[in-house]
Amino acid sequence: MNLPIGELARRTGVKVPTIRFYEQIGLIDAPPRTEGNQRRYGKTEVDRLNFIRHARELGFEVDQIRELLAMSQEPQASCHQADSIAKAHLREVDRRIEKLQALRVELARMVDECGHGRICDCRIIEVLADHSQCSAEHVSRLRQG
Amino acid sequence: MNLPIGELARRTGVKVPTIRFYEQIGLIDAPPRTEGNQRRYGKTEVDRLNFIRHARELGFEVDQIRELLAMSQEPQASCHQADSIAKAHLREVDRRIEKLQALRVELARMVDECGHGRICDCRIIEVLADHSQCSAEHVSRLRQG
DNA sequence: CTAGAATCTCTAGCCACTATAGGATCAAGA
DNA sequence: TCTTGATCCTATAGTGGCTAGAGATTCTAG
Repeated sequence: MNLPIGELARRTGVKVPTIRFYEQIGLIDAPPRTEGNQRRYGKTEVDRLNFIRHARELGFEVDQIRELLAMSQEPQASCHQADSIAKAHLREVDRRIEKLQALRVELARMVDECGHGRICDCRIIEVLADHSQCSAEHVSRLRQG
Repeated sequence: MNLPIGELARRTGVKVPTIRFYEQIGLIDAPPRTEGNQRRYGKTEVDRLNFIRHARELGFEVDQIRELLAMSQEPQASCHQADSIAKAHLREVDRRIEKLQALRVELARMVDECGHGRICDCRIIEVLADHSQCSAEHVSRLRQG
C-alpha cells in the first residue's frame, strides 16, 4: 500500500487536514514517514478511517468513536457497551427529530401567515417578537438539530 | 426600567455572559452605564433580546437574526425578504429531518441486529466498519442535525 | 459600615474541524 | 538532469455561539 495522505483521503472521504487533525487528537496513530518526512499509510488506516468517517456520519461524537474503536480491538469483550452507546445515540436522534418537527410546524405556520405585504403586518417578525404567539412548545437548544 | 444585566437576563432567559457576548458582536447596542460602570437596560433591550432568543430557539443563525432585526426596524419595507429567510430556514429544517430519519433507520437496524454477545459477532462495529452494509444512503455533515 | 451578591474586564476553552502562509518534497515529462 | 507543478509539511489562527474562570469593583440591604 504505502499511501500518501492525499490518496488515503481520496479512499476514505476524510479530508487531508482532518486526517492530520485526527492524528493530533490521537484518534489514529502517527504513521511512518518517508525520508522527506511525508506520512505513508497502509490498509489498517484505510479501515480505521472508514470506520471513523462512517461513525461521524451517523452522528457519533469523537469520544464515542474512541470508545467504539477501543471495543472493536477487544474482540472477546461483550458488545453490551457498544449496544448501549448505539441505543443512547438512537434516543438522542429521536429527540432531535421530535424537536425539529415541532420547529417545522412553527416555521411553516409563520411562513404561511406572512401577509407578503409590509413588515408592520408581517407575522414572521411578529411571531419572533412575541413568544406567546407560538402554537407549539418549542425548545431552547437546537445546536444538535 | 433601568435594569441591571442580571435582571435583563432573568426577564429574557438569555444568560448574562451571552448578553455581553451579543453586545460584543453588535447584535445589541452598548447600553448606558452607571457611574460605577455597570450596564443599565430599558424596555427596548428586553424586546430585542426576546426577539433574538426566540429566533435562536427557532434555529435562526446570528447573521439571519441580524437581517431580521434590520428589517423589523423599517416598518414600511416589504416583508418579502423576511419571508424568504424563513422559507430558506424551513427548507433547511426539512433537510435535517430527512437526514435524521435515514440515520434513525440505520441506528435502529444496528441496535436490532446486535446479538448482545461478543464484539466479534456484533453488527454495530461491523456496520460502522463497512459503509456498504448501510441500507440507507446517509449523509456526510450532521453537525446541524 | 459591612457583608455578600452582582457586576466588571479579560482571557481561555469548547467542538470538530477549516483555512492560510510559507516552505519542502515528490513524480513525471523534456 | 532539470524543471514544473502537484502534493506534502508545520504552525498558527479562525469558525460559530457561546461558556467558564480569575481577580477586581460596585451595588444594596441590614
